[in-house]
Formats: sequence, C-alpha cells, structure tokens
Amino acid sequence: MPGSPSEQLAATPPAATARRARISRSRDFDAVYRRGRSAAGRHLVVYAFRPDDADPGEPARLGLSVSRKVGGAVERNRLKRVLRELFVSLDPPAPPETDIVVIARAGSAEYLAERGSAALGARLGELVAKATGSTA
RNA sequence: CCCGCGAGUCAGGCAGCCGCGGGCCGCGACAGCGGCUCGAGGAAAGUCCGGACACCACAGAGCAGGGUGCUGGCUAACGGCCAGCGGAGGAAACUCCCGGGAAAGUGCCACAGAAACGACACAGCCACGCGCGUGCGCGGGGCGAAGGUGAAAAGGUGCGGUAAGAGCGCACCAGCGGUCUGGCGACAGGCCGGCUGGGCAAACCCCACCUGGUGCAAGGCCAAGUCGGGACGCUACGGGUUGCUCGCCCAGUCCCAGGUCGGCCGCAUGAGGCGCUCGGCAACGGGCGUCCCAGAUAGAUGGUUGCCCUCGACAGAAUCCGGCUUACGGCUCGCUGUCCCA
RNA sequence: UGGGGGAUCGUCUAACGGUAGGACGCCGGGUUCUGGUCCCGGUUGUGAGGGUUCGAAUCCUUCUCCCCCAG
Repeated sequence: MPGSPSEQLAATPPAATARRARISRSRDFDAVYRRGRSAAGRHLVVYAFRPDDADPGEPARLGLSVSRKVGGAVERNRLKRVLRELFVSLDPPAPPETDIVVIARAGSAEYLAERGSAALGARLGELVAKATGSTA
C-alpha cells in the first residue's frame, strides 16, 4: 500500500458529502445525543461524540437535523447542502473518528440568505471546535 | 396607446474547476477505482375527489350510512373535461352557477304585521231590513286583497265594468295545463284552454345513479432477538363477520412484564412522452413512426470563478396515474372598446 | 409520506339558522384617609375568502394556522 497511487487519493480532503461519511442510523444519532458533548449558537447546535468502535483513520462523520421549523423543503434542502459543503472545507478540519451532528435552528435559513455562506461557515467552525475541543 | 377578456408557452444562459445519486461496461479478493450515460415541477404543494396496485373481510340477503344531482357526449374512473340548455353579471370580448322533486309526508319562516298557509277570524267597503239620538247601532247577506308591516301577502299594469267590487271581461306580460313544430335531449317557438301562485330541500326527506374496509409505514421475504409471571373461569359468558339484524363460523378470557430500531423486494415501460395522419365543433379516440425519460432511504442538482442579459417568481419527487384547488415571474398570439383624450 | 381532529374577547368556555353571552383578566369611574372587597361602565374582524338563505358563529365550498396518530 504505501507508495502506491492510492496514497495520493487518500490525501484529498475527506468527502463528507459522500454517503459513507454521513450518520444515517437512528442508533448512531441517539448515541451522539446521549453521550456526546454539545455547543450551541444562535442558529446552530453541534453535538460531537467519539464512538468506541470507530475505524482508525476514519474521517469525521456528519449528521444533519433540519426540522420543518426552519422552512419549506427547498430551504431545508439548500441549508443541508450548504452545511455539508462547509463541513468539508472547515479550516481546522474536524478531528477524525468523530461523529458530529449539526442541528439547524429556526432562522438559520434567513441567516444564510442575509449573511452568506461564509458567515455560516465561521459559526459552524467555532461550534465544532468548541464541541470537540477536549476530546482532540 | 391604454384598460379589459381568452388561449398557449418558458421556467436565466454559456464556460472552467471541485463535488452528489442511479444505470451500464471494464478492473479488482473486498473496500473501491475508471469510462460512458441519465438525474425534480407546472404546480413535484394542499391532500379535495377518482382510479391502478396490495392486503384484509365476504355462503348470502336486507336495512342503515356515505356520495353525486339541467341535457348530450368523453373517460379506466371521477365531485373532472368538452359541447349545449336555462339563469345571473358585464357596454362588449367573455365569465360565473351543487342548476332534480315543495298537488308523498314532517319541520321551520325570528321581529314587524289583521294574517306567514287554513283564506278563517280582525279591520274595512256596499246596498237591503229594523231601531233611534240622522249617522251610528243591530241583523242576515254581497265583496275583494284594498289595511301601515315584511325578504316574502293569493298573478302584474292599463282600460272597461259594478250598489260596492273582483280575471268578472278585454289587451300586453308572468305562471299553469293541453297540443303542434324543431331538436337524441335539456329546451325553444306557435296555437288553444281555463283562470291561476306561498318560500326554504347547501332543513329532515323523496326519486335516480354510484358505493366493502384499510392503505406502499399496503404487502412479501431474509437476518437478528424475546418467548417470563399473575388473575378469573368451566360453558354461562365471550370472540369474528370493522355499523345493525337474520344467518353462519371460532373456540378459554383478561392483566402485567419483555422483544420488535438491520436488510432485500414491492420500485418505475406507463390508461407513457413526442411527431405525422384520420374521425369529431370539441373533450377525446383510431392508425403509423419514434423515444426510454429521477428512483433516493437522515433522503441526491450544490460550491466556486468568469462573461452576458431584463439581475431570475412560486417552489423540491418518495408507490404510480387522471383531475380539482391554491401560490407565482415573464413571453407570444387572438379578441373587445362604454365613458374620457388625441 | 399517509391518516385523523380543531380554531368564538387578552385566557377559559356558551349560543333551535333570527340582538354573539358568561367567568377570570385588563382599563376608566364611584365608595375609602389609602389599598383590598364591593358597585357602574368599557374592552369583539366568531381564523380568511366565496356561496346557499330574507337573514350564517351555525349549512356548503376553497384556503391558512395549530394539534394528534402510524417508524
């Protein structure tokens, strides 16, 4: 394996937009909520949890929760897409082998529309750092 | 030009980089990688109707319940659509209407009003008879809708007629019945007759037609896992027939505790789209050709950069399809023109 | 996604198709030296639009919002 071209592929940023890097089981969501650490902002809430059975070297997985209070289907889909994109390009990336759940609160769609994705990305970065700070 | 009316159509575009989901092909032991290709809407929305599909129920019959409601057609079906009829609105283009039955029965019609359906009483008009205080009372008669009201009052208006009056007579109008003509029909028109109605059925209801229930979290399969305790009972009771009755069938019943969070199928070729053509006023149907056109499962279309323009509305598939309704930006075509201005 | 229920004053609730009431707020006035109690008065788009009817909170229809159930 070492020295092979696949090493260059692994060097590319972890694609949290891929389905492998997402939390999909309700069991996993429950674990993050119950046993993880949380950090809350005005528009977002971030939960972080490092599962015991995580594969070594596995990049951080992302789970999103955007309820109907945020807006209609178009707004919520757009918000989820933007949040996934922002999560991948976090400047200090999220620590590996960690499950992170981001909850969008009511008003976050308006925040995105008025302040832009860069502002939302900054808020996301702050909260992720705060929630994962001691475990890293 | 500008108002208005109707129909149709589009849903920012192009390019670079980084990404996401499905299918096919290739490589690979797996994870995966590479190539090609496809990837939201006219409303995907609301879930208001109708069907397909699936399971459950059903020997069967009846009742109940629910829905629809002018006519003819279209459709798999519909509460939808098309063409008409009648009515309503508008100056017009045109638009809108749950639009059967009130001589089958029941009910309601507040307030006001003499009276709200029985045309009786009340009030009133008119001659006649009797009485007296001479314009009133009494009596038996004639009379109609005149009497404030009210949403609605026993056809309306006019003329004649009379003691007073009245469809009592006449003309026109409205309604009813009969008949003729046209139309498949709703209905329209003509003639004749008699002389005439309460209203409300989106009140109960009657009539005609339709109607089993539940919904893809339907349903099928695989994997995993729990399978423990208590009470009452001995055919009385109970359960099923998802509202009831007849009928039929099943057999112990109830309570507590525990398990069920994974995956595969269903799942996308369909009452399908487009083009031409034929029938039809049209909705729609027939024929031929051609295309394959999302299929996720915490749920896919984004990020970024550049250019252009009018600076981009409403809005995101979740079993599928046909409608309805609601939200909304632009463009094209056709049609109307009362008043005002040129 | 599918299925079901609801909306009346600031809050809780009534109302055969015929004037929208009650209780608790709240506001103003009176009584009291002051406050409370008590008395009087006020506070109203029946969620919105359209229709049936002489007349609609009520009947029909379209929409908006809220709540519940099914993993």
